[in-house]
Amino acid sequence: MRSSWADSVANAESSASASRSSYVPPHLRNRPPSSDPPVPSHSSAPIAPAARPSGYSGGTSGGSRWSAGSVRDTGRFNSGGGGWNSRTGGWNRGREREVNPFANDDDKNEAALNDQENSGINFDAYEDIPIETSGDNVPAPVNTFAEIDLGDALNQNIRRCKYVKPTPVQRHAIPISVAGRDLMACAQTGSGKTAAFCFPIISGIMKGGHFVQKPPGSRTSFPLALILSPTRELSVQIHEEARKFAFQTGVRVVVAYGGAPINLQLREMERGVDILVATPGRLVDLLERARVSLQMIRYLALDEADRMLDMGFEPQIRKIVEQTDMPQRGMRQTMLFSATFPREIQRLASDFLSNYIFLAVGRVGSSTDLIVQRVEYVSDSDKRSHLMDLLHAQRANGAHGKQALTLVFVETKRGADSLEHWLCLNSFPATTIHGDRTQQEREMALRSFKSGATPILVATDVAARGLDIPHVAHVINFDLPNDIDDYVHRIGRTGRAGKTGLATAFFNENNSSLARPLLELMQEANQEVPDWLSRFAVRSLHGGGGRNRRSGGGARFGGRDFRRDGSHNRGGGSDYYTGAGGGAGYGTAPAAYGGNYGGAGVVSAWD
DNA sequence: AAAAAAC
Repeated sequence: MRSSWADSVANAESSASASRSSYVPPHLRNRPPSSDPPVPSHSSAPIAPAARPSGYSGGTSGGSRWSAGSVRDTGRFNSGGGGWNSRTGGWNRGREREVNPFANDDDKNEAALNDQENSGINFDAYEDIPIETSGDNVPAPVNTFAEIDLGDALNQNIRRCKYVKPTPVQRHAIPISVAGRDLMACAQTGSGKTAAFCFPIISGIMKGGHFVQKPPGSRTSFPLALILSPTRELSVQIHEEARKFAFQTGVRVVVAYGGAPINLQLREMERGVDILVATPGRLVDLLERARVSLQMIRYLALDEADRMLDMGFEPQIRKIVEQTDMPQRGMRQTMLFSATFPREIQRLASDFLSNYIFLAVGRVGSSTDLIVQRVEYVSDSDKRSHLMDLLHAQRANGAHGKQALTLVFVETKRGADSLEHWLCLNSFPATTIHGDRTQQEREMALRSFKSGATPILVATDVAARGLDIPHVAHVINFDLPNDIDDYVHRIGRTGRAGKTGLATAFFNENNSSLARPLLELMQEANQEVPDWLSRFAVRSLHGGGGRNRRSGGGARFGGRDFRRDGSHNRGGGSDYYTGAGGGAGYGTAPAAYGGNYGGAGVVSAWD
């Protein structure tokens, strides 16, 4: 009784529409139905519900509690057909209703053929990445996914994603997480960070049977894992990724964020949620309504963790982590990921961690050689005409007469609107994304940009972090940020996954405080630094600058565990620094990381 | 100082 993939998808669609109005995930809203092709390209891997892998570890023992199907049989999900995590029916029905998360990949397949398939990772670009780890008994890294016992269903999805081998951050982070250890990881977003924390979570949920009964009639959901991110779009993106990894594992992933109708999100949660991806505000709302309990949380992941713990977010995060029924640190597994990790933020973060391992993936010296960084002196009054020059030149060079995707960062929301308006007046197809737009407008803008319909996107810092937008050829810092970290995240929207990119910054007197950190960053990345910028840097040293140095300069492109600093005495210190965890070929060489920068301040791994 | 994040 083996049905085809197409059949199962068709079943899923018809059964979804047969019962109540079919739920459309937020990230799929406003799309014509036809953009959801029913027949995936992976014809070689048709996994119908009836043809699921029978055993977790590839064995023939179909009754293994690790098998994908049996997850729903543990009682937790499906006690007597009315399991609290599947109110609308047994797992079979839930399975059929699962929309194929790979369906939309079809339109990308053409582009994906030439590189490392869908992963898009150019592994050659990551050959010489140095790794630093510290902490007690660091688990050894792996070289293949097969070395990690993630389970058949997850392995299937890894194949469907066309991930051939783990990226450096995955090689190290996954064994650490699978071993149950807390983790602070400094790594590039585009190199597979989401997978690095999703794989262990999904695998762990599948392995651990849970038998908690939801009180009858209660509408509270009890997710087992919580993934927080600082922007709605990033949460949507993480949800999209996680759904692929969790496809047909029985593990349900739900996203909740503000600006979108809460009822749809509530309904999704009522159908069961194992992994909740959320932005902080909406989660607090859900907690106050008692629609979510964090009592069962076994995994907590903070993406862009340094942003989540900065001044704007820290109170909310503290509330969520420390003032709810979430198990205390040590009783849950906590994973923090970011590309930048200022030392003071590391200190804050250690409140949430228990005997954690610090991992930094970065390359010394040549970190951003995939991104060509340019700085141009442009006075405020010349910025628009200068931008137009750049865009004209780019259009002339563009392939197929198409404008290459260009992401333009500005400082303020008003500035974003104004610049977009001006660009459109001048016949440049642009749109904008910022926090004053409705969520619908924001998601529309992002789609329109990704598709190339409006190849110019004017953005505030809402788009600076984490967003994976393929084919961004050029990032223009029309207004430079005040913080070098933000610059690092912004330019990281290009040159992703081993591809090259261009980043242009408009610099003038107003950016003096950024001169020195920018100079250091560019020198370290072997970028050509204009003489006038060096003069600005020297000048800013005398002019009472240093406000951007975050207690003394930035150690970039390589991590440093703040526990290594002499000033930090936590339980005797040296125990934490047990080396590189068997990373053959990778030296710990702490001196190589930021030694030139006084060892203080920002830690970064070039995203 | 701005941006983000709930209604």
